[in-house]
Amino acid sequence: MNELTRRQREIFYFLRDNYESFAHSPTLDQLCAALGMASRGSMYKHIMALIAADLIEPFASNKQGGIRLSAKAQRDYTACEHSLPFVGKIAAGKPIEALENINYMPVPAMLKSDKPCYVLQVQGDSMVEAGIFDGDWVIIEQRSYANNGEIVVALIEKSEATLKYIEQSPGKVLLIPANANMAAMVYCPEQVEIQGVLVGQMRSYRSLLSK
Amino acid sequence: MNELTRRQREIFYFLRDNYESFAHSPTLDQLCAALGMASRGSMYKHIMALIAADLIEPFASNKQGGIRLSAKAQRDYTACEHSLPFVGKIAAGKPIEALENINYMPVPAMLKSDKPCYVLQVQGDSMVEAGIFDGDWVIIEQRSYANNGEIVVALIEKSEATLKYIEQSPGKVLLIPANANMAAMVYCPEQVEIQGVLVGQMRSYRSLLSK
DNA sequence: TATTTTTGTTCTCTTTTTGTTCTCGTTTTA
DNA sequence: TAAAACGAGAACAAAAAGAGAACAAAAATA
Repeated sequence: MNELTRRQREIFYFLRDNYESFAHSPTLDQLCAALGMASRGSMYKHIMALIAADLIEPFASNKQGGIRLSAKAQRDYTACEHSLPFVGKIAAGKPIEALENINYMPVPAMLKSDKPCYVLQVQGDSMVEAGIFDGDWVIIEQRSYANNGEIVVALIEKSEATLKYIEQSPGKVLLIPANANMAAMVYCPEQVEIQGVLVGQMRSYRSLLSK
Repeated sequence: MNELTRRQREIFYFLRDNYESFAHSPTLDQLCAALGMASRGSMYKHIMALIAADLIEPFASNKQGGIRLSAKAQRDYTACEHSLPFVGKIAAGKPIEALENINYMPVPAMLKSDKPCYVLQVQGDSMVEAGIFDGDWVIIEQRSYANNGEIVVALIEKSEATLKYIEQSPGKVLLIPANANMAAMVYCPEQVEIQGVLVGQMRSYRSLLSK
């Protein structure tokens, strides 16, 4: 983001902010129309500068691939300013304790995924060996499926919510704590509903001191 | 901030409050319009004074780059609830590896203190049992003293930086890892310089997936 | 399949914007 | 009263922005 001119930055932020409104990715002409320009050639020049700055994915020459943000741009410049809802607390063996007033907290882009996410506060020590302590905040990507080995928010029997490693095999779901004192639990797939997958985590040491 | 004239201070605060993000950094003319001035040349003079005071990033001569706050200005004069500087990486046994381009990352207010803070990325496993893993980000409060039991950034012999528990007694400083495989180190107070105290921590699980 | 339209790409040319440097008058401050 | 701060405005060069034409490949259409 170093050597960009103002117009280039303007166009980049426009792309970032209106990305969804272009069903997939805009053409140069569409961009011109959207930004009130008449010359495709001029727009082309700007886009090339953004590609050189690694903010837009380069597309094959003369292939109508489309203009999309680069991985770097998505990591560094999207949703940075946005906040995630702090939904409540999660403790093994209880339903998620929802808050009445949902607070939003700013979260660094790198701690979340590009899918919708929310924040929970962990209660209990079932994941200590995974470095998740009592009182930590976890960022959860809202998702109803998971890969084996991921840490998930699982709803058991529609009543208990818990944060555990998951291992799925046909007809069986294992929810595994990261704590030598606790045993893994075995369920049928019908008993377990995946509500999200862990993508980030935060801890404050201030609260420890004030205790 | 002392030797600035009143108008210069006014302009600086205006910039800080309205253009903290580089995204829409103004031109001299835009600044004039916003502040009710008519002469670009006069505004130029003020901006040059702010650059000399290291409050605004100097820009290449005659390049239309953009007016943006300097690192110093962001550190000292922007509201702390926004962003913290990501300074570099810390690995036991090495000096802090500073980055060329300091990035600022938004950090939830609860992860930091009301004193100046910065962010480091941890390398190594010396604090795993404290739930601080390789690759985690830690938020450090800039401070030259610590209480026993706190986790500190310590500079040893002016050459090695490390993140450890600290225990101080008269004539002796203990730096204690949180890893059963590593031993505590004993130093004289003169050998150890405290550079900051751990107040927050963050982890991304996305990067693990992409590995 | 043949033809038309769209789209990326490369040019050249003109206009506008911007930083920069001056000079000169006015206001504020010591 | 003198110096410092402030501001207006002219002038200039370089950079940036934009228009528009032309062309080939791709996509869409008949």
